Amino acid sequence: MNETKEVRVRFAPSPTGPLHIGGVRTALYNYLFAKKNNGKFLLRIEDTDRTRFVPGAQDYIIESLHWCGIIPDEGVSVGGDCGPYIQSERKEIYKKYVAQLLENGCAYYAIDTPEELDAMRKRLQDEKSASMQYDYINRMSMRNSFTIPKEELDEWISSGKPYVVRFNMPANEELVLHDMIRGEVRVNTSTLDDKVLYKSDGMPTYHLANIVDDHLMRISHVIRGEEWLPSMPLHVMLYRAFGWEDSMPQFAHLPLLLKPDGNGKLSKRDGDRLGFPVFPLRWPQDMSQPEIASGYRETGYYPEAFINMLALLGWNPGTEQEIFTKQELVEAFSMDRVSKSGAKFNPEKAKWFNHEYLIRRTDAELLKDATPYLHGYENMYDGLTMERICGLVKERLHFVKEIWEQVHFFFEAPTQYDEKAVAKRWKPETPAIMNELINIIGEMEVFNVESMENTIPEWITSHQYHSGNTYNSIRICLVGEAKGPHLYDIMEIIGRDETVKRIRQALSVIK
RNA sequence: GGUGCUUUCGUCUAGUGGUCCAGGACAUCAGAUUCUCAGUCUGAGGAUCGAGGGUUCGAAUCCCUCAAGCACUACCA
Repeated sequence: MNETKEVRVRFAPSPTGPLHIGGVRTALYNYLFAKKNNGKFLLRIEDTDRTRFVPGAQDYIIESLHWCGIIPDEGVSVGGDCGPYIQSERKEIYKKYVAQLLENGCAYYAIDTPEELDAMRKRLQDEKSASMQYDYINRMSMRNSFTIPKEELDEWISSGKPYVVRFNMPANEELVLHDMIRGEVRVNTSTLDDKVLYKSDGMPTYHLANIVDDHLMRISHVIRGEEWLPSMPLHVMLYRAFGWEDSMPQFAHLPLLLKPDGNGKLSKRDGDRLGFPVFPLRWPQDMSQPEIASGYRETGYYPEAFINMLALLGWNPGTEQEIFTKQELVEAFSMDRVSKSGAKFNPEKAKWFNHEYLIRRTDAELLKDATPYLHGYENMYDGLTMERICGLVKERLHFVKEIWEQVHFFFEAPTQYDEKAVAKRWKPETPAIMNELINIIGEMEVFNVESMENTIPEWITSHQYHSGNTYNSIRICLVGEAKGPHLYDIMEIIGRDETVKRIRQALSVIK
């Protein structure tokens, strides 16, 4: 293949529903490969199956890629000089190419009904035939160009009766194919069948449309999921049939994403079953609809963390680096470091990635991210203090949306006190000690972390109070339970008056 | 059933004939951080490199056989 050819790759999903993370990863690898090689990334919609068309799916796909930062250079919603990029709008184009194959004998007409096809398969199964498909042997007992006189067939077709066009797969040719990830793949064409290229509804099948479009759109590399590996021989034969073998793209078949438990490829159902999203965005998108499947965006993932996690599922840089910006991924990416075997998706590690991205946010950025989750308290303190609160708790978070449970006590006094903590720490002498503390707080000239460090430990040791019980009792008064950041930080932020108020409140409630 | 692909710690993986009685990350467990929880740091356990045979002075790495898993096997993509 021509090495100097411009790199042009495409992501070509079907709008049959939401894109799942396997699809996003395929798009990502295409994107990374394109950018790494100064090439173009195209988005094409393969909607040749009208019966499976799902309204909204196309917009969902576009929005998902956009959220991930996987932006097409060309294609649907972007434009370009190889359009249209929606296959149903290219119907007329395919007609012309089918005619070419019919003419040169690489394809033929078939008029078997679905019932006849079922009967054939059943018959072959009953006979325990080695071949169970519509191939060079079995086509001779079916209704097609090989078995029906030309005039009769022409008559059938010109009278508007249904027909399909099948590929004329030759017998016994040894094919040696090359895959960028798997190396050589050898297949004998006798094991292949005569795939339908053109359906009775006047639409091409995936195979035909795919080859024609990839050729017309000057695609240099076909990077897709491993489920397509079995049809690579057909596709290569199709390039040959058209006489396009010289400009044929290189193929790379990506390993599958497997479900976290058990075996098999990750499916749309696994998310609900195992409690993690399998979709980038929730589906359906329409917020008035009940949520059917959750999305990474709505769960609180940063898109950068999401694609970082996805990139490492089936590819590795060969170094020990795990956290990559998108630009770093582009620079590090190479197809020969993509693994061959399927990868089980690990939801725990996905969360870890988000945590890593979260702690890298500055306090100011985090405050911005967290504002929707602060229940209207985002301006309760000055900006710097608000940022400080975020900084104090950020390492405890996997997702920004979890922030309220870590910070609520900065904004609202506790209304109840954790029974276990009280039972463990609140002793008969505690009320007296707390009253003493109120006095000490009142006498402090300034009320901040430093002044507390200078007075409170000394007060505790000089009276020989039990430090664990004392500190935790204060914490119970302020927070309501034995949790949270350092006590002095909490006290300084909520302030002297609020601190005293909360201790008094606790004294009146805890018996 | 047929065809193809794959096979290193629970999981993702490094490893392309000696430096590997196999390294890292997530998860797990333990210790430290003496106000808590979380986090962080340190450490530990965890892989007979799918099995068997061969080549070689030497194999996770090369060859053969087998097994298992997965994918495909539609007028779906």
